[in-house]
Amino acid sequence: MKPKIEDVAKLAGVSPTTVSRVLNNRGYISNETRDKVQKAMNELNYFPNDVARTLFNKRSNLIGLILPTTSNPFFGELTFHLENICASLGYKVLLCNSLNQIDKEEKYLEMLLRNQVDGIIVGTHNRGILDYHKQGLAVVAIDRYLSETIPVVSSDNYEGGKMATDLLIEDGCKCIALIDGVGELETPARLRRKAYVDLMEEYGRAPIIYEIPEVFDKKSQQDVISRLFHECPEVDGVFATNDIFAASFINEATSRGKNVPGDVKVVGYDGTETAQILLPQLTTIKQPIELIAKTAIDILLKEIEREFTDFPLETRLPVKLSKGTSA
Amino acid sequence: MKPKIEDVAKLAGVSPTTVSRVLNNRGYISNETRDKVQKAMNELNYFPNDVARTLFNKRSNLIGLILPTTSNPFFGELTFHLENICASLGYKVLLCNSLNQIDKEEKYLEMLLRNQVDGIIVGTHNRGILDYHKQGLAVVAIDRYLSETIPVVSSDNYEGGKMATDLLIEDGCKCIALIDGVGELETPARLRRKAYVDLMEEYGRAPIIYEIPEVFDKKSQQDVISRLFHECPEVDGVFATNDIFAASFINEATSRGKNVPGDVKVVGYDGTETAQILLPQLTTIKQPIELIAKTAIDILLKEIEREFTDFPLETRLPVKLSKGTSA
DNA sequence: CTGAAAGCGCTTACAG
DNA sequence: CTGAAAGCGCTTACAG
Repeated sequence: MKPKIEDVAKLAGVSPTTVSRVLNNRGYISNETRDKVQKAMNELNYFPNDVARTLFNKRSNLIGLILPTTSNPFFGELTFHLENICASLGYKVLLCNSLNQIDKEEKYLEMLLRNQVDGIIVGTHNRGILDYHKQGLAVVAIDRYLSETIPVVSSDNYEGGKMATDLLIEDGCKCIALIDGVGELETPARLRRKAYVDLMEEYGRAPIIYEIPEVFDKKSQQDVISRLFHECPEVDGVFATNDIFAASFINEATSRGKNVPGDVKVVGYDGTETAQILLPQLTTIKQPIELIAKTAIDILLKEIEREFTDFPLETRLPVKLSKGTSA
Repeated sequence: MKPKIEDVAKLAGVSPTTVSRVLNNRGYISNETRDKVQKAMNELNYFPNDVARTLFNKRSNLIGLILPTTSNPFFGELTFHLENICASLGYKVLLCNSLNQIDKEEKYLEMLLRNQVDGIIVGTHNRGILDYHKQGLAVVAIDRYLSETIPVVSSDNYEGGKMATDLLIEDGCKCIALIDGVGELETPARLRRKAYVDLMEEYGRAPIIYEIPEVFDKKSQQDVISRLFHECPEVDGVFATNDIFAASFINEATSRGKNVPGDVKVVGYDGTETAQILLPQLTTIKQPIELIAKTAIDILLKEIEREFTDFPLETRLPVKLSKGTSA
C-alpha cells in the first residue's frame, strides 16, 4: 500500500505531528529531526495525500472549468492558458465540456460542488451557477453575463465588431452580411453584432443577419450559409463572429466559384493560433486569449481569497486587427 | 456553512448511518425513513462531499490526463472526447498540459498521485509514469510506448504513412519529402516515417527527411521549411506527419509562388474537425479520434477494475484517407 | 430495519 | 522543540 504519514513517523522515530510539521514547514523543528524525517520520506517514497488535506483544510486548490468544448480552437487555447496559469499557481483544473447543453451543465456544476472546488470559471451560460455564487462560491465568467455580481472577462467585443465592419465598409463593400450564432442570450459577444448593426445604420444600410442555430454542428453552418448565398447573391462583404464561421463561409464561397477577396471580402473573429496557421489568409479580429485567461484567474483568486476589495465586475481586453488577404 | 450528513440526520430525526444508507442505496431502509431523509436533503440543499467519500473509499473516480497542449487541434479534440466519455461513466478529468516539458510532466505526475487519481491517460513521453505503473497505477498511453506493460492506443500509423506516401507516388511526384517532428523517441507515430522510408526505398528513392525541433513553435516550423525549399527546390511532393506542419508548408509554398497541388502536392496527418473546416483542401490521413478516446478509456477502466483478463497491449485503430485537393 | 463506534490520512490547537 | 488527542465528512462492519 501507499505509505502514509504514520509509516514515515515510525521509520523516523517521531510522531505523526512532527512529520506533518516538516511537510508543511510550520512550527519549530530541529534540523536533526527534519533530516531524519526527510530521509524516511525519501526512503518510503512518500507523497502526502491531498484528499485528506483537503478534507481538513476545506481548501481543495481545485478550479472547475466549464466551457462548450476544447474541440473549438478558441476554447482549446483558452483552456491551455487557463490550466497552465493555474498550475503555476498551485491550482488544479477539473475540466467540463458542456457543449452548451443545459442538462450537462447542471450535472457538471453539481459534480464540481461535490468535489469542493475553490472556484469556477465559466464560458457557457450556466444559470445554475447563480444560486451557488450567492452562497459564496467564487465564479468568473468569460464572455457571459451570468448575474450582477459575477465578474465578466471578455475581449472588447464592441470595438472588435466595429473594426471588422469598418474595414469592410472602407474596402468598398456594398452589401455586408453578418454571420453570427443565435441570439437568445445577452452575452458580451453579442456586442460584436451590435457594433455591426450600429455601424450599418449609421451608414444608412439595412443590417443583414444570418444566425447559425447549432454552433458546433457543421451541417447547420452549411445550411445557413447556403441560404445566405441563395437569398443574397449580391453579398460582397461578410463579418463572421468567429473564425470557424468565416472559414465555412469562405469554403462555400469558393465552391460556388466566388473569389475571396475579389468577389466577397471576409473578416472573422478570434484569431486563434490554430486558425492563423491553418488559414493565414483570413483577416480577423484577434482576441488576447492568454490575457483573458490571466485576468480571469486573477479575479477568481481574489474572490477565493475574499479580497472583495476592488476587482472589476467587467473587464474588456483590447483586440487587434490581424490583416490577412481575405479583406 | 455547507450542510453535512449530520445536519441532514438531525433534521430527519435519524442517525448519520441511515442517511448514508439512503445516499448509497445500500442495506435495508423503510420507505418511510427514506422519504424523511430525502425531504431533509432537499430542504437543506444537501450534496455529499466527494472528498470525504474518496478518503474513505480509496477511490476518487478521478482520471489524470497528461498531454502536450489542448491548443493543438488533435489534442483539443481528443481531450473533448476523453472528458466527455469519462463524464458519461461517472469519472472526472484532471487536465495537465505539459508542452512535452519533462520537468512539467514530473510535477504533474506527482500532483496526480497526491490527488489519488484512479488512473492516468498519457499522450506525452513521461518516463516517470513507469515507476508508478509498476506500483499498480493504472495507465494507458496514446501514441507512446512507455514500457512493456503499459497498453498503447494509436491510429494505424504505418498504414497511414503508407497511404500518404503511396498517394504521392501514384500522383507522379518525383521528389517526395517528409516533414516530421524530431525523432528522439520510439513512438508509434514514428511508424508514419518508417512507412515513408520503406516505401521510398522500395521504389529505389532516397528518403528526404526534415525534422522540426520545437513542434509547438511556429518560428521553428518556418525555419525548417525554408531550409527545405532552399535545399530541395525541386520538391514536388510532401508528406507532413501532422496537419499543422502540412499547413505551414502550404503557406510557405504559396508565399513562394508555388501552386498546390500544381507544383507540389501535400498530404497531412490527423484530419481533425478543425483542420477540415479551416483547411478543407488539405488531403490528409484521418485518425479516428473519438474511437481512440473510447478505446483508451475502455482499457484504462479494465486496469482500474483489475480485470487483467485480456486487454490488448497495443491497439491500432484504422485510418482513412480524406481526399482534398492538395494531393 | 436502524444506530454507535471506528477509521480513511491528514492537521491543528493544546500541553509539556 | 515534540507528542497525544480531536476532528475534517463520510462509510462500513458489527450489534441489536
